[in-house]
Amino acid sequence: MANLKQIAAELSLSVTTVSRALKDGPEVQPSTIARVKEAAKRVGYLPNHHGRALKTGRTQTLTAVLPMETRDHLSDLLKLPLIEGMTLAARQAGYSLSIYSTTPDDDPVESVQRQLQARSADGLVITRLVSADPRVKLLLDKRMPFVAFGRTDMDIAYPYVDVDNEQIAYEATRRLMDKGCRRIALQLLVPEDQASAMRLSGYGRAMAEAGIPIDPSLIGHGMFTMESSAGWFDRLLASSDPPTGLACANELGLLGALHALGKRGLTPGRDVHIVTRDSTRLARFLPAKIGVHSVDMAGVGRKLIEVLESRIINPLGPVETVLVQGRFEPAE
Amino acid sequence: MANLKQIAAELSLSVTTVSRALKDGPEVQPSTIARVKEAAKRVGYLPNHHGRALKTGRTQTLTAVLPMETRDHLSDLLKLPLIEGMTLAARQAGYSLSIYSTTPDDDPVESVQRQLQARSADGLVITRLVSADPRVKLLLDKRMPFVAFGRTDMDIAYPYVDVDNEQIAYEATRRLMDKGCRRIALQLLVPEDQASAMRLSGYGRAMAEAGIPIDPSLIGHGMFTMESSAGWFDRLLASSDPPTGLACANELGLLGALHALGKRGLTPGRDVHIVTRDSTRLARFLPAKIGVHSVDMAGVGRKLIEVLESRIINPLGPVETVLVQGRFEPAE
DNA sequence: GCTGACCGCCATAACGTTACCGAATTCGAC
DNA sequence: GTCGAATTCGGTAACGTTATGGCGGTCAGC
Repeated sequence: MANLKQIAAELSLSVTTVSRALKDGPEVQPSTIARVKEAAKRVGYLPNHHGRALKTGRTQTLTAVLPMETRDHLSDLLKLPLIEGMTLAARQAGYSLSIYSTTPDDDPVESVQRQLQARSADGLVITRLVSADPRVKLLLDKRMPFVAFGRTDMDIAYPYVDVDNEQIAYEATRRLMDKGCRRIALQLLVPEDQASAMRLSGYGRAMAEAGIPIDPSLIGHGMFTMESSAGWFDRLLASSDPPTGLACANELGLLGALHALGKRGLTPGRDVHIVTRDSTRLARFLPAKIGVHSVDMAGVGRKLIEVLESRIINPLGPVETVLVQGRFEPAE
Repeated sequence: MANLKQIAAELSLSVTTVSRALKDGPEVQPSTIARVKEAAKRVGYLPNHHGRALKTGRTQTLTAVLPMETRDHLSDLLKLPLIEGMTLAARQAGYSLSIYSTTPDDDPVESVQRQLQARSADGLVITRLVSADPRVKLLLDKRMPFVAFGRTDMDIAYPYVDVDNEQIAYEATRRLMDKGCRRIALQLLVPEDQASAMRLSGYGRAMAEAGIPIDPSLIGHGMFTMESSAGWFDRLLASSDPPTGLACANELGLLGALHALGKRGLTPGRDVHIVTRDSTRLARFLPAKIGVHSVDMAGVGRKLIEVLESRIINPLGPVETVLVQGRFEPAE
C-alpha cells in the first residue's frame, strides 16, 4: 500500500531521493534522511519485494530442495531441525526461505533446472548428493550461487557443508567393537548416496583395523523407513550367524531395528549392541541401552545459509567448505 | 534470460501478442499460439515471477508461519509431514511455499504484521491458535487470505483446518478406561493453546461419563519436550497415588514418559497404560504396548493449501472449515 | 457499395523500484 | 569576481509483465 511515491509526495521530494534516503545514501542530507525515515515509519512503509527484485535482479529468497525419501511422508526426522535452522538463519540475513520438496518420482536434475529457469531464488541449497552429481556442474556452469549439504567425489571446487560420515561411521563401528562385537551390521540409504558411501568407508576402515573381514550380507541398503529397517534386521536375526552389533542409519532405522528385536524378545545392549545417529535426541530418551551420537542439524542449517549467503555476496570468492563432526555420548 | 521480448522479436510479433498467446488468449490466432508456444519451449522460456507479481499484484507464493516450541529446535515431529504435505500441494497448485519459523521469543502477532506489510505472499497459513487469537481478526480486517491450522473460540467465521482434538482426547481416555484405568494423566501443551483446551474438554467429557472426578495434579502443561515430559511423569510416578493411565500430547511426550517409566523399571501396557498421538508412526514401532492414534498430517497440510487456494481465488466465497478425525489403531 | 461487427494484432502505459546522468546551489580558492 | 568542485537533489529510463484502447483488415447484411 505505502510506496515510495506516496512518501515522496508527502514530503515534496522526488522518489529517487526517498529511495536513497532509506538506504542512507551519501548523496542525501542527514536532515532529509531523518525526515524520510520518520515518514516511512509513520506510514508503515516496507519496500515492495517484487519491484526491487525486478530492478535489481536479486530476490532475497533462498530455496532449499529437500527430497522426501518415500512417497508417504516418512522422511528422515533430522530434516525438521535442519529446516528450522535454515529458516531462522535466512531470516536473520534478510532472506526468506522457500522449501521445495521433491518426491522419489521427481528427477533431481530437473528440479534444479526448474529453479534455474524460474530464477526466483538468489541461491539454492541442494541436498542428498550422489557420487557424481550432475547438479553441481550444472549450477556452476549457470553461475547460480548454491551450497550443497553433502559432497560428491568429483574433482571440482564447490561450496558445501557436510557431516563427516566417514569418521562417524568409523567411531560407531569402533564403539561396537569395544563392546565385543565382531559381526557388525550396517544400515545405509541408497548406494549411490555419497553419505552412505562415506559411512561404508568408515565402517570398512574400522573393520580393517580390527582385522575383521567384511560380510556383505550384513550391509543393508534402502533403510529410510522403519518398515524396511525392521524387515531387513528381522531377516538378519533369523540367519544362521546373526549380527551382534548394529550401526543404524538414523532414528527411523533404529526404531525399525528395535521393533525387530522386540518381536524376538531380544534386548538391545545385551543381545545386540546398537549405535545410532540421533539428531532429534530421540534415541537417548528410549528406555534401552543404545549408543548415540548426534550432529547439530540446526547448526548445519545455519551454516548452510551462511555459506550460501557469502557465496551470493561474493560469487568469485574462495569456495567455503565445512565439515561437521558428530558428537558421541560418553560410553558408560 | 529468455523473456517475452526476445520471443516477440524472433517471431516478429508484439510482446502483447506473445503474452496472450502463452495463456491461450482468445484474441490470438490458433496458428500464432502454436508458433509462440513452440518458440517459448525452444528457448526455455519461463515467466519472470517478479515482473508478473509487480503487474498483477499476485506473487504465487504462500507463507506458513510455524512456531518452534523451544529455542533449541526440538519441535513437534508432526511438523515434518505437515511441511511436506503443504509444499507438495502448493507446488501442484502453482505456488511456492515459504516457511517462516518463529521462536518462542517472537511475538506471533508481530510475525503476522510483518507478513502483511511485506505483502510478499498471496496467502498465509497460521498455526497454533490460542483461544482469542488476535491474528484472525487482524487478517480478516486487512483482507489477507489465510487459513488457520487450529481454531479459536471466537464467534467469527474464518477458514480453518483442524484436528478434532476433543473427540481424540475423549476416545483416548475411553481406551484407557477400558483397560481399567481410573487415575488417568493427561499431557497438554500451553494452557492458552486451543488444541490443548479441546483435549482437556474431551478428557473431561470421558471422565464425567465414567463418574470419575478430575484430579488437577494429573494434568501436565508445557509438555513439548521429552525432558519436561520425563520430569513431570517421574514426579507423578513418585507420588503417593500414581496414575495408571497416560494420554500423551505427542511422540515427544511419549518418549519422555517412557524414559521415566524405564528409569523406575516399570513396563508400559502392564504397570501403566499409555495412549499417544502418533503422526510419524513412530510410537507403533516401539517395542512396547502403547495405544496409538494418528492424524494424517500430510493430508492436513494438503487440505490447508486447498482451502487457502480457494480463499485466494474467491475471497468472498463461503468460508471453508475442515475437521479432521484421528484414526485409532484397533485395540488388541 | 456502404455500414457495422468482428478478428487479429499492436502500441502504450503502468506496477515499484533503482541506476544513471544531469541540474541547481553553495562554497572555497585564486 | 570568476571558476571549479562538492553537495544535494530531480528526471528519466529500465527491469518483465499485463491491461487497455485502438487500428487496420475482412466479411456479412442491407
